[in-house]
Amino acid sequence: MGLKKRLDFGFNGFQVPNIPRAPRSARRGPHRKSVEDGQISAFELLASLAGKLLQESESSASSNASEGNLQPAFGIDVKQERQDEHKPLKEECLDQGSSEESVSLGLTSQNINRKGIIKEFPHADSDTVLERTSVITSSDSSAKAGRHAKSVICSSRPTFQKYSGKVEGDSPGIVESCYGNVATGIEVQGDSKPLETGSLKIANPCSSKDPTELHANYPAMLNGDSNVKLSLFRDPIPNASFSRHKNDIELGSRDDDENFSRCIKPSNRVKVFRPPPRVGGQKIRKLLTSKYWKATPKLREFEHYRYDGGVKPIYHKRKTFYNRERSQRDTLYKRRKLVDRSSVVTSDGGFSGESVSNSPDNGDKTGPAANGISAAVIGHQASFRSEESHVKLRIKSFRVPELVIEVPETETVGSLKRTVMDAVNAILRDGLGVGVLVQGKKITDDYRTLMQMGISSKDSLDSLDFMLEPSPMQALPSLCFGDPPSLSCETVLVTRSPGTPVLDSTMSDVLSVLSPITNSGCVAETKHEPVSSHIDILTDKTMLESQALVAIPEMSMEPLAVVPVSQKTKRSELAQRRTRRPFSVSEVEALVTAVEELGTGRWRDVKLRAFENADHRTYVDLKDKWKTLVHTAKISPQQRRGEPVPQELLDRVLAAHSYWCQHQAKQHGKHPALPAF
DNA sequence: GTTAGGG
DNA sequence: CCCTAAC
Repeated sequence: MGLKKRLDFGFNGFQVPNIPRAPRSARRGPHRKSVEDGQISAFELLASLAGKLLQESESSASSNASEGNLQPAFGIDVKQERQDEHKPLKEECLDQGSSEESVSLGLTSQNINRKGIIKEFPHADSDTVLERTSVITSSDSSAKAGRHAKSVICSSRPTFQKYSGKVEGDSPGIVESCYGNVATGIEVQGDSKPLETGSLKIANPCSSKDPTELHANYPAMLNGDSNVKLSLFRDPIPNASFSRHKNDIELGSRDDDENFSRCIKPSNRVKVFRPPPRVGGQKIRKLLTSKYWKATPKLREFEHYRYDGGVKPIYHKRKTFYNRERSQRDTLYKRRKLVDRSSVVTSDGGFSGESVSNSPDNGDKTGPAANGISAAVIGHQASFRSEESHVKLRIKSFRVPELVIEVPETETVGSLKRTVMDAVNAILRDGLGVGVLVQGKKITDDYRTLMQMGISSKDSLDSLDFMLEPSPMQALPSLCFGDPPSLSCETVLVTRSPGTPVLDSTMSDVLSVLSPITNSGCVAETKHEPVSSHIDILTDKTMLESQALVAIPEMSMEPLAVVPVSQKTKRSELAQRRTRRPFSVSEVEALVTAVEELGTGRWRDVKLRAFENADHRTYVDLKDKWKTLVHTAKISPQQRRGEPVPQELLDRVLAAHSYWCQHQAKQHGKHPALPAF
């Protein structure tokens, strides 16, 4: 007989998400659960995000629309290691003499220069690898071939407002609180040594209080070509790829598991919605990191290929995409996207949804203005100054989704721990997304602005919550570099989220929310999309601490089963809900036109006629859309949601709808008369 | 494989 | 958007 336990990780408000997908009814509202079982003494997950960036006087480069002129130095560095005696860790800004503290995790002061810059990595012995603005040079990378090959970093932006480091109450872990531009690096580092897995460390470099000093140091942090490399893995890829401007950051990470395989031990059998999770935190870092990237939502660049951009000549079946095998190049591609996207993390510490540089009219903006909210936002709130419209968020903790674990009663506690760990890793492995909740309700409307959501005012921020959840991007069918752009694009678009309860709830939500994107349906509209809303999200402390859940190194254990709740119930692992893609006005128009001509009973024809190149729109989608359009047309404008559809189109919808309803009987013929519109 | 509808 | 029954 098995023992079923629902484990709730309530640390710091963390919540373990229903992995695969929660029932709709469960998609909303707070997911907090109480800790039922004391067996799990502690669990920690950490998630911290923050991005930052640098972009200094390169305003001239800002004109480059296709490439972000902002170089976000973004990194998530969660380090896991086992540390029985955890001392509260406190991170502070490196300078101000606090540099040593920041390295308390394991770096010795000697590794840090006076200026708070860690010059070297404590390779072998240091459990901690906390690199603050570490510059990883090629030589470094080779050196890192060793155990701790990670690096991290983040760069802080010189201009820094204020920083306050404080240890938060019961959290034994690292508490960090940064205001202003902070580059947070969270790295989960896996080590081949079991013992190393366990505690989480967060490296969150904070900006210096003294802008001047940081400013001065900053350049030094960069390597020759001024690229900051984020070497998440052992072998950073030759950077070819992503470098852009001087301050670009290079993410030399790879997804290839091969690099880690040897360090990975077979894990318990964790029935999760995915590939076998790896034990230990080794993958976590990668995952977490990559997740983040993947989480990077709808990329503008993809949108260019969307819909009928005409880019895609052939109509491919969706299945094609689902089954496509992921390739490394795909990974790189995705990452790259991320990188490109990472421009999201803007220089002023903001965590915006889009790169300023991508904004049509941001090119000429400089300084604060560039960091302002997007044009669209401005449009909605013209009376506001961009700066005034900024919303600063301070995320104290993330809720972690629920996990349900089932183990034999005879299972040892140690095994249980491990099982949990595996489950957690499995989650991390798939990446995490961020869900946004307002007043306990999940916000799935990525297209609304914070203001529209009523969370732009300080008063309302209290009701704003974030939660971790499986990243929807995870299931990305792979992209093939060699594939036609359209294909790749489509593939991405077709992506489904693995076990995400809410389709669009992930980082994308955050990003989207922060950066209202009006429409992602068609190319034409893309350019009008608002781009960078600049909102600062301060991820103060996000971390947990728990040694209990730390994977236990040597332990013969029987296979345990970790079964995500909804997993059994529904969809298989492969079937994830497609990402939501609201129809754009132009799509609606095309649909209406087609229906006017073909009627409402020939969706396949409609698809072929008007959406042949829009692979992500199936005839069922069109049919459904029509259904909703008809409904929308019937309700009052006030009740409508999402991007408003021109009344004119709605009128046509009603007209066509009524027409075809009346002529339903007559449509038997292959040549239905065109309605006289 | 398409449609039509409910969820 | 998903899922299914029905064709």
